[in-house]
Amino acid sequence: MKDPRPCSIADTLALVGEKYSLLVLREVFLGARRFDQLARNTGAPRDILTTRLRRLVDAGVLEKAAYSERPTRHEYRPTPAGLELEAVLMTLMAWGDRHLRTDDDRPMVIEHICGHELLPAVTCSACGGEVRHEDLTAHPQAPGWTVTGPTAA
Amino acid sequence: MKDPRPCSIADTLALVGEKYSLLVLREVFLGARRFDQLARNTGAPRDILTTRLRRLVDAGVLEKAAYSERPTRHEYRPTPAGLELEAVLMTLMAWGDRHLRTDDDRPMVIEHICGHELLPAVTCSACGGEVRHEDLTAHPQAPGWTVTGPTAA
DNA sequence: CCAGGTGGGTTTGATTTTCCAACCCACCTT
DNA sequence: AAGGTGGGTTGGAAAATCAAACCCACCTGG
Repeated sequence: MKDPRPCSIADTLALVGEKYSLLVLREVFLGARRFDQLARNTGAPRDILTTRLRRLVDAGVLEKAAYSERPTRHEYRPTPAGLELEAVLMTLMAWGDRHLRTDDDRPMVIEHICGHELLPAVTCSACGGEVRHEDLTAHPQAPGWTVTGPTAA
Repeated sequence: MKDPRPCSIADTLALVGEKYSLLVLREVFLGARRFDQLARNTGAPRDILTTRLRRLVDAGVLEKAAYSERPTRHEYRPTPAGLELEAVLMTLMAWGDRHLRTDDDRPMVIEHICGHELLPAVTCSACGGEVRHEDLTAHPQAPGWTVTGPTAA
C-alpha cells in the first residue's frame, strides 16, 4: 500500500530514512568522506553503501568530487541542501543523549562556536520560542488530510 | 557487521529509524492514535505496524492506554519522551518543504501559538544562534572515535 | 437469537532487501 | 612481478516486508 498521507516528513524519510543513510551523512559531516571510511564507520555492507550513496547523490544531498586523478580517487561531499540535514542529526543526537543514556556516557560532544557545548533546541523562527507540542496546530493544505483517516469525519 | 561508532544518533535511529516508525509518531502527534487509523494513514502493513508499536511502547516512546473497557479499546499515546521526538519530525518536514517541493504545494502547515506559521530552526540553547555546520566542532568522548576510522591516524 | 460490523490484531506464503564474502579492476609502490 | 589501496560488483543465503486472509471478542439491529 502507498502512504495515503501526502507529507513532507514522509517524502524526506523516503529519501534519507533508509538504513544507513543518515549515518552516512553523520560521517560526511564529521569529515569521513571516502568509500572505505564510510563502510567502516557506519557498518554498512559495501553493496548497500553503494546504493545509498547513489541515491543521495541523485537527490542532490551529496556530491561526488574527485580529490585526485591518476589514480582516480573521489570523495562524497555534502551539498548545501545536505548540510541542512545536520539539524536533523543534531536533534536526533540530543534525544538519544537525553533518553538513551545516563548522564556523562555520551560518546560525542559537539561544541558550538559560542564556546558552550551544543544543546540544540528547535525553535519557532518567528517568535524564537522553543517548539512544544501543545503550542502547535496542524493545518492540512491538501486532500486526504483528515486526522482520523479517509473514512472518518 | 556492527556499527563500529558508538553514537547517540545511531542509537536513536535503531529505535525510531525503521520504516514507518516516525510516520506512526507523526500520526500520534496529529491525534490519530488507534490501530486502524495508524495502518491507514501511514500505509504500514498491519503486521509491521504491530511490531513497530510494540517496540515504541517497550522503549517508552508511546504508551498503550485504554479509552474504553467493555468493549476493550485502546489507543497509543506519546509519553513525554515521545513528545520530544516531535522536534525531529518538524525538522524533517521543514527540510522536505524547502528541498522537495516548489513553494506553496506544501501538504501541511503548522501554526505556532505565536500566530505565525512554524518555520522551525535548530539553535544553540546556550547562545540562541542558529546551528550552522561551520560553527560546530565534534569532540569524541569514547574510544573508536576517530574521523577517519579504526585504521587511520 | 442470529447476521453483520468494528477494533485489534495473527497467520500464511510470496516478494524484496539485506547481508557477507568473494571477486574484480585500475593504479601505485617496491 | 608482487603486493597494496581505493572503489566498487557479484552470488547466494538469511532476514524483513508485503498483501490478503483469517480470527476473536464484543456490540448492534432485526
